[in-house]
Formats: sequence, structure tokens, C-alpha cells
Amino acid sequence: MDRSEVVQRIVKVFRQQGYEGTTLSRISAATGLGRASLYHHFPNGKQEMAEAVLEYVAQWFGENILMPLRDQGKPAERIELMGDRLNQFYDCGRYACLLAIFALGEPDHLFHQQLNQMLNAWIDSLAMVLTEAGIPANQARQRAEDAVLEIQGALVLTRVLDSTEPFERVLQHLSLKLLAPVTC
Amino acid sequence: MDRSEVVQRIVKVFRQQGYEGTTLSRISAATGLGRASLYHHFPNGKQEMAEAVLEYVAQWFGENILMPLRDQGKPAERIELMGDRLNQFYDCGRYACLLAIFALGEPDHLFHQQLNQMLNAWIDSLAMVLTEAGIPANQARQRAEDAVLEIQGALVLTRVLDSTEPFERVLQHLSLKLLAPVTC
DNA sequence: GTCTATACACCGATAGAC
DNA sequence: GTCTATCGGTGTATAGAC
Repeated sequence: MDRSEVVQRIVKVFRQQGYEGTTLSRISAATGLGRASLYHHFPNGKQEMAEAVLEYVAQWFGENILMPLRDQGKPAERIELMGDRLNQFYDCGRYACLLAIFALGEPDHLFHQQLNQMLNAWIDSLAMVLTEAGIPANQARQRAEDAVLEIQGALVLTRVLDSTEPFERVLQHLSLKLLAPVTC
Repeated sequence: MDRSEVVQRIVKVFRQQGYEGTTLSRISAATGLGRASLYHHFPNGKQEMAEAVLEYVAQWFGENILMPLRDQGKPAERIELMGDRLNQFYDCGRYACLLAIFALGEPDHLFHQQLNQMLNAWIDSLAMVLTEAGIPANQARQRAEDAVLEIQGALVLTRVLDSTEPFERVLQHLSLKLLAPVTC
């Protein structure tokens, strides 16, 4: 089991338990590594594990969500691809979003700035696709923000209502809503 | 300081710190009561405090959000009123939603069923207003769910982006979107 | 009701043998 | 690298005086 596999298992714990709810015991159980081994791989302890988690997710997100958005191909297809990847990433909405989880606690939380940048990068990439599709810049930004907003909201509803329906519905209508002709 | 005031201060702690992040020390600091005093008021400790918090919020929510929705008056006005109350409740989106916070952890969390009921009650009440306004039942339910979804998403974005803009924007467009004429 | 004192478990983290 | 053993600190929870 290499480091990437270990980090992926830790990601799972943080996503399920939140930052405060994630304990070394749970991480130990999830990875099969003892406490001391964990400190061998992550000398700075829990915080370093959280940083590794965030780094892994940021990289995955960049490769699987942002890059396809900036890639070639029809706008609609790129957005559909993002939807597929999101569906995979969030397991039909059953997994919570680390952005939302790590944003809890004090507003000046450890990772706040990093989270802010990630979210903005996502919105920006999405907006760029829309401007490419001929949507005015301010409208594009707005719609992109709305799309991310709906995805985040859908994740909450999916968890609380115990149904993947909201998440799947939002994904289904993503490209249609985003690329709808400008009316006003 | 009566019990209600104490509970309100505890609510604040849970909303800011989440369930796991809320410690008796923080509650003690927020209320001015020592550990032992807290156990006098809530013999079952932290869990009972969380239950009291949820009960308080459920009651506030019922009186300030659900009742007005079921009340008399034009649908648009009732929805606007809900928006005002939400704006007050979430402090322009700066406060997180307890529904989302308490939904973390295992899917079969302590409060899951209660959260589920609260969210469903909200969606149902909203859908009822829409059917009253002449919107077909299935469409009404869908739109109501969408509205709650957008509010939850806006809370996440407002936190992470450090701007109340998304939340305020969502509230502003609530009644227009909900009561828009059916097109299909 | 609130205080001091305290019990006990678990937290994150470290040391040292292997 | 992983183990056992252990540290100091903090968590929840209680007991008993006032």
C-alpha cells in the first residue's frame, strides 16, 4: 500500500467525520496503520494528514474537473463530463464535500484561504466555458456560481433526506441551465 | 438568565463549532456556567444539550418560518416573510445551518431522523404555498425542494467565499423563482 | 444552583526496541 | 516502517461541600 492509497483512505475518514470528528484512532482503523506509523508518514500529525488530504483532493479536482473544463470540445460536452466526474467523486451525493466540511469552525480556520481559492478556481473555470459558449461575462460568472451553489445544496439535501435524487437531478440539468439562451 | 437564554447561547456554539467541535469548555465559556452547573441543567450532558438545541431551533423554525408559510396572505408575501426571517436566522448567511452540521458523521447519526423530518416539513410547507398559488403539485414540490437546496448551497458558498452575496442573492430571487408561471 | 475537586477515557504526540 | 509503551493534556462526567 503506497502513500497515495493511504491518503485516499484518510480522505474518506475526513469526509465522513469532519475535521474535529476525525481522530487518529479512526484513521488508524481505516488505514490499518498504527499511531506511530502514521506519525512516521506524517510527522506533523493530524494537521499534516489534513493538509495531505486537501492536497490530494485539490490535485484530483484539478485533473478531473478543472482540466476537462479548460480542455477542447463542445461546452455542453465538457459540462457533462464534469457532471460525470462529480457523480463519481461524491458517490451520487452520498459523500459530503470537503470544502463544506473544512469550512466549519471559526471563520479564520486553518484552511480557509485554500478552500476559498479552490472554490473560486472551480467557478472561474466554469464561467470560462460559458463565455466561450457566447454568454456575457457577468452572466457567465453568475451562472457558474449558481451551478456550484446548487451542487453544494444538493449534497446537503441528499445527506439529510437520505436520497440521491436531489443530487442526481441537479447534475442532470446542469448543462441545460448553464447554457440556456440569455433572455434579458 | 433563564433556560431559554442559556440554550440560545449553546445554540450559537454548536452552530459555530459543529457537534464534535463543541466542548463543554466552550459551552461553559459561552454561557458563563461552570461544568457542574451545566450538568445540573442538562443531566445527560452534551447529548442533552444538543437535543435542547435542536428542540429550540425546531420550535423557532416552526413559529417563524413554517407558521407564516401556512398563514393567510398572498403567497408572494408569505415567501418574502420567510426570506426575511431566514436572513435574520442565518445572519445574512454567516451562520451555518444546524441541519447541515448535525448531518455529518455516520449516516445513522443520532439526530438524522429528526433532521430529515424538519427538512421535509419545511419543503412541504413551501410546496403548499405554491399549490395554493396555482402551481401543480409535482411542480410545487420540486420547486420547493429547489428553493431549500439553493438556500443550503448559498450558506456553504457564503461561508467559503467569505461573502454574503450568494445568500442575499438567493433570498432576493426566491419568490420570483418559486412563483414563476409554469412553462412546460 | 454553583462551586472545587476529581475520576476515567481518549485525544494527539513521542520514545525507543525491533 | 511498524511495534509497544507512555506522556501530558483535554474530553465528558460525577461527587460532595456550600
